[in-house]
Amino acid sequence: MIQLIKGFKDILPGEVELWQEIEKTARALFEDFGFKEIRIPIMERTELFAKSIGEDTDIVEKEMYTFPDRKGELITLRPEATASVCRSYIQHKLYAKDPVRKFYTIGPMFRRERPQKGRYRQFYQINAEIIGVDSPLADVELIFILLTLFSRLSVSDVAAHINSLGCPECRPEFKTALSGFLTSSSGNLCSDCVRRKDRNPLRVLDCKVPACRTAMTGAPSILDHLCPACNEHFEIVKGALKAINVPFTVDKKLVRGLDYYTRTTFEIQTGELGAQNAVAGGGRYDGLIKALGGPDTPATGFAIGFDRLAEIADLNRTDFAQTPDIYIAALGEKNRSLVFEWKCAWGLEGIKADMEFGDKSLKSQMKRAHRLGAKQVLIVGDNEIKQGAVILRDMTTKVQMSIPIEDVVEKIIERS
RNA sequence: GUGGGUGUAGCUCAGUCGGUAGAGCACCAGGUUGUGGCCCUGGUGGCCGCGGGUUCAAGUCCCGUCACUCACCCCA
Repeated sequence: MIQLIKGFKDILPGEVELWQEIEKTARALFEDFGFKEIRIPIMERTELFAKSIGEDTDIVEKEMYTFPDRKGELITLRPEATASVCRSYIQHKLYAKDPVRKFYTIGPMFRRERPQKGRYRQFYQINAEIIGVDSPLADVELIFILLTLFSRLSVSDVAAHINSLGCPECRPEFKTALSGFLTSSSGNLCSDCVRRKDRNPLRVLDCKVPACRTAMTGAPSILDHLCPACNEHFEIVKGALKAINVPFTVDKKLVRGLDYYTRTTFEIQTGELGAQNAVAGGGRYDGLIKALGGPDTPATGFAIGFDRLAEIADLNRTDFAQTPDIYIAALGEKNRSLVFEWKCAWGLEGIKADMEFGDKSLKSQMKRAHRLGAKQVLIVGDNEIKQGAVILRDMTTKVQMSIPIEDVVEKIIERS
C-alpha cells in the first residue's frame, strides 16, 4: 500500500466542512476590513527565503524543502508567505498606484520538521499583511482582527501576547547588553543556549529549559533599551489596544524566529494544543521590503496556523454536515432511469437529491435515506407508476402522500 | 537529529501460563413479497506493522527494523 508522506495529511469529508467554515469566516472578516486576496506561488527561488527569513534561522538552515529543478536552479517549497507577498509587491510595483496595501492569502506551507501535535510538514496558514503604513494602529488592527476571528469561531482559550523588538537603531545596543549578561551567567545555561548566545542571543530569552529560565531572571529587557521612537510606537500600541478593549499581556521574552521582524511582535497563545501553543503570530517588518530590493516601505502582518485553529475550533464545533433534501428510492431498472432524470433536473434547481445507482431493496434504500439524514423520500415503483403517481414520505412525521407523476418535478421544487 | 509511548478487523480495543484469532461499533443480508431508527438471527472483513531468532508450538518471549504518536528543538 502506498502511504502518504510523513508529516502530510488528508483532510477528509467530515473534517473538511470545519475548514470551509473557518475559511469562509476569515474571508468575510478580511473583506470587511478592506483586505484583498492575493494568491502567490507554492515555490520560489531559494534566495528569496534565505534573504528574508535569514540565513541563520532554523527554518532556512534545516527545515526547507529545497532542490534543484531540471536546469539546476535551486527552488524551495515556501515555508511561509510573507516573503512571497513582499516579492510580489515589489515585482509588480504595487506601490505605484497606491502605496498602502492590505493583503490576505490562505494556503499550504512546507517545513521539514519532526511532526507532532499541531505541527505538520505541510501545514496551512491564513496570512494578512498591511504594507505601506508605519502607524502602530496598523499593528493594533491586526491583533483586533485576529481576536475577532477567534471569537467568531467560538474559540475561547486564547490570549494575546505582545512585545517590541526595537529597530536597527536600538536593537544592537540591547544585543550587546544581553550578550554581556549571558557571558557572565553562561555556566547555568543549557548547551543549546550556550551555542545561541553568540549567534542569536535573542533566542535565549524564550528558551523553555527551567535552568535557563531561572538564569535569565534579571536579564536586561529589550523594553528598557528601546529608542524614543520605538518606545513611543509601543506605547501607542498598548494604548490603542486598551481603547478598543482588547486584553493583552506584555511578554518581554516573546521573540520571533524569523530575522525580519522589527518593533511590534505578537502571538496568540492557547492552552489547548500542548507544546505548540502559538495558534497565530506576527509583527512588524519595516526593513524587509527594502532588503528585498524594493522601496523603503514599512509593513506589518500575521500568520494563523490553520491546522491548529481547526483543532481548537473543533472542540466547539457544531454540526456542519450537509443532508439531502430528498432521497429517491426507485424499484427496478426502468424506474431508476426515470428518477435519474428527475434527480438531474432538481440538481440544477439547487435541490440536493440522492439515489441509489445499483439494484437495492426498498428496505435497504430506506436505511440509506435515514443514514444520510434525508428529510423526505420519494418512492417510485411499478405499483405507483401504474396508477400514474409516486409516494412522497416525510421522514420525520412518517406521513406519506401520493403525487401525480406529471406534477412531481414541479412539486418537489416548490416544496424544497 | 534525540528521548518516551503505541502498533491485533474499516473504528475503539480485549487476548490469561506460549497451545487453532476475539468483542463492541460500523457494514451487508434475512426476520417483514415494497417502507428507516429499536430488537433478533446470520454474514463479509485479519501477513496480529515488517524481518529474523528461541521453541514441538509465537499475537504472546528475545533481537532488529519500520510506522504512528507525544515531548525536546523550532514555529503557525
